[in-house]
Amino acid sequence: MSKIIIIEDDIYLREELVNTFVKKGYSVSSIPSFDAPEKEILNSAPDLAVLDINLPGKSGFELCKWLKARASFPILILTARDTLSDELYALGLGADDFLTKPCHPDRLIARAERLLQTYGKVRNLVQAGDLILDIDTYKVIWKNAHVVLSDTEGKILQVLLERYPAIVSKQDLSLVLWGGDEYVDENILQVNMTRLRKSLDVIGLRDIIQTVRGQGYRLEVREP
Amino acid sequence: MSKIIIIEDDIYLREELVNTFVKKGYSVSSIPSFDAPEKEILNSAPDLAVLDINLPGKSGFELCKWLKARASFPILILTARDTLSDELYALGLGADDFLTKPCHPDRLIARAERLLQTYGKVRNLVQAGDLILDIDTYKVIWKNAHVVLSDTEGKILQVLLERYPAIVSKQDLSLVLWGGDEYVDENILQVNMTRLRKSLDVIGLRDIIQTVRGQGYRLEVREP
DNA sequence: GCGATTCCTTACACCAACTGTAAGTGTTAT
DNA sequence: ATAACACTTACAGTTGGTGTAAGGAATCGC
Repeated sequence: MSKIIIIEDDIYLREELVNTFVKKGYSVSSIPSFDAPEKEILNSAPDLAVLDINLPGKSGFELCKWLKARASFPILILTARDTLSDELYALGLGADDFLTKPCHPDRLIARAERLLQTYGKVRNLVQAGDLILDIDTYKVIWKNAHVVLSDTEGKILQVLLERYPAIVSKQDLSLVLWGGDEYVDENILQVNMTRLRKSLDVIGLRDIIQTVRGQGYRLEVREP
Repeated sequence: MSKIIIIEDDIYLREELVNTFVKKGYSVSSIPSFDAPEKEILNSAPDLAVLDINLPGKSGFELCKWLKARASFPILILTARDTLSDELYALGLGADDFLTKPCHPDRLIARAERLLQTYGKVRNLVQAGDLILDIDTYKVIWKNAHVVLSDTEGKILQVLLERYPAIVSKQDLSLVLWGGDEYVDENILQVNMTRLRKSLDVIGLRDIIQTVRGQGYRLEVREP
């Protein structure tokens, strides 16, 4: 069953929300502390996040924007702030739905399930900013264009996307691509990097892969 | 720019909605008569449909269900019926969002744009019921499983999906697959049909392609 | 029931795309 | 200027996809 994470600081409401979804059979988690919510959320790898706006530390808006630039699960905003401008702002940041408290549990469930269903169709997507990669087929989507990569090229891009925006060392890439034990010539990685760059160039993604001399490679995606 | 279709029988409200979207630069159409709305909607091949519930003839609910089983664009329900049960019913039918009249134009636009964005990510999907095909990569998604088809197999399934639920003749399939002019042995079609069936069987889609003796093939998809 | 038609399946060989190897060229830092 | 690092191109082996061919199974009409 799908995995849902609740990001809500009011402990009573949090428990209530957890219960609502647990009753429906979902696997639900929530975060107890708000020191580094981003990490906890990404680590739990949810299928859906239910996000409050008024949080200690980083606001829900900031969190939403941050997550949307990196993760590929839907985000449902649930907040007591019921102004139109809040809603417009949230949707503009990429939030997938916006509900105001108090919210009938049935409505929340229905909206959440709608999102899970929609995103279920496009499972196995990795994204960073506007760039999307289907890891089953290695189809890359950007703006209005797309291209299907070969196996090796796709795997490289996948690793870069998963660790975005960090630098990935050549060694790490070789490890993932050709298994760990033996020494692998790094030339083959460079060859495939050239091929990948050429493929991405076709849809206008020139210079998206940066070389960091002596350290490795990293993606440079312009934020939405 | 994206194409939006408005299905609304009140002529004044319809014009207002059209204007709202036109001002934003969208290509907007609406249907003047409600004799055969399904056909008109499908023919216009929109990127988004804005749908009223209370319509002459078929209700918006029925229309939503019918479209969702066949088309792959999002549907936004916009109605004066503001009960929770209406909303739950609409979402259950597969509607992508549910707004109540009167609705602030900015909210409508924001919600519509969110749907366009979400579905834009998964462009080039053909679907019938629960079955989805990505026509760029020929990835088939059904329930929780997926499989990537080869080129020929994918094209066959695409044709069957596009004409679903009609029967497609062997000749038509040959025409689409191997071009029109010359005579083509139908054996190669049968060979590929076997291969396609075997591929689909892997994800549990046994017997989804029916043979209609003397006429051709058709899909048999159980409705959601 | 029996032949004829239609449809299905398997085996095989050709071809194109992907991949890694090798060698040479370009770039950057000291 | 030189060494280290990074990039590019050409080539050949392998693999997966495709069509051909031939024979087997199911269905229809009599």
